[in-house]
Amino acid sequence: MRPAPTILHLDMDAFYASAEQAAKPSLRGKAVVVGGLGPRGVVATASYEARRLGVHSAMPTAQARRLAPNAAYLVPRFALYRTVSEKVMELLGRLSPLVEPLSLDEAFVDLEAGGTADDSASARATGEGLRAAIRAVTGLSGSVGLAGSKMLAKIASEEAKPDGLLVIEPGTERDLLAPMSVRILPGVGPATGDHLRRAGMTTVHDLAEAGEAELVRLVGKAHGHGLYRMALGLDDRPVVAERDAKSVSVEDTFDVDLHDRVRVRAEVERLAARCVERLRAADRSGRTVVLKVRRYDFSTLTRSETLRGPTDDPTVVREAAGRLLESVDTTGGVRLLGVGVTGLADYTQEDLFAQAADARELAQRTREEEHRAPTEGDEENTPAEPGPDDAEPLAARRWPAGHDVHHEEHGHGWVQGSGVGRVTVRFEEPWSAPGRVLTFRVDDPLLRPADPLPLVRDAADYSSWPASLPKSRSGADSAEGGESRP
DNA sequence: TCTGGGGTCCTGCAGCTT
DNA sequence: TCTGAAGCTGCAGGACCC
Repeated sequence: MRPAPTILHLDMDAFYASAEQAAKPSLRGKAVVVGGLGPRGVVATASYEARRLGVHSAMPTAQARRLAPNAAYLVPRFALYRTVSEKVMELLGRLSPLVEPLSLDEAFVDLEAGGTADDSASARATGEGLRAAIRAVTGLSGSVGLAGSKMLAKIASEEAKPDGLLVIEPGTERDLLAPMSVRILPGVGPATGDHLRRAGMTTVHDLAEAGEAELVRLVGKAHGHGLYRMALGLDDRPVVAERDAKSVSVEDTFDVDLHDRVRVRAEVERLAARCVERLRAADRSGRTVVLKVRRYDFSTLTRSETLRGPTDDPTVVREAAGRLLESVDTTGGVRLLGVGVTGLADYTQEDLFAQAADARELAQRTREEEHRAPTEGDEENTPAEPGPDDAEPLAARRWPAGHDVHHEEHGHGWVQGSGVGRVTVRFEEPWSAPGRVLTFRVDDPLLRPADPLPLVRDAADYSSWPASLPKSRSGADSAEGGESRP
């Protein structure tokens, strides 16, 4: 634990939904839900207006629609969020060389390493300056937590939400944590929370009282040890700037369960190809291929195979995934398939030909063994009747809700909805007044998809921030004249 | 009533080697 | 030559996070 609260945690408020509200003036102050819009979609982010109606992250979208029937439902636009995120991360990088991004909307910053704060007062000033800079540059709000450790900084930003800042002063940690729910601690989810509750522990104070041995007995060695330390407010994990990915995977949930074994196999091959594309884009290769299958009853199983050496060869990955699929019973239906690669390396096995040959030999052996002991899966490779799951995706996907469009006569807008051959567009820009709504045929030649516009027009110049800011000035003061949000 | 996608880490077990 | 322990690796599943 540090003597000064110089670890900063930034958490953008309802990030995806706020970005959509900033991009679409007609949605400001309204309930906005961003997530999967299909029959099996879930909510990624809900605006604070939607949260007041009971909508929250990870809730099935169908349930959200019942709670908030009048909210705007939009599919995520990661390109936009990435652009905004890069601007935010760039600002963080000006505070310290030690920035640890956790996701597009969250990061830790070690202010001490950057020399931008060395005590409570300077840390608070830096945090406020950061919040002002983010608002000026992106038009969005973020909450900041400052403490002597990552865990506490994160708890502080959570408590500061929305659009706030909280400093946890060294020495006050244990008292602050004691009455809080065990669920506040990182790593305590629904299952562990339930487990602890059944053992009579609901608050952080209860955990500290229980002692390390009892926690280890309840939740295992690593987890128990960590949990006890966190309950005492102890966390010495450093802020780590660079972290290599350890796996790459892609997965798809199908609107309707797949029953046709041939179709399942084709989907696995498609996913394997996508996975390798991602792997290659990252300039990596991997040694272990993992197949994930979620069945009709939501039971999930994984099968993996470790190759002789790392590969980024689509054929090798596809064949491995295919072999793994052969060991899985898919009768009853499949709702999700995934293909992943772990054991990542920066080089590939040179002897790819031999590796592919090995793989084929193994496949042959597997087939021979199956012929010797035919138990189930006899129907394999027998094309099933084409079911509803074999239908093409809806044509409406050409105009996803919320995506930007441009019309040659009416200008820039976004898709409010589409169906039965029509697409409804609202014409407005981030800095305009709420715009009017017009409907077109989906094949209107004057209408085309467009790139997102920046959320802030003529954003303030923060290229010399924070050096230009006197340390003693508050963030609000320093943002003077930099606010350009309409 | 229905549960996404992309990750990380931990645990327990089995098989192999020393 | 046999046996058991220890350590490592591979594999599967579960929990968690955003």
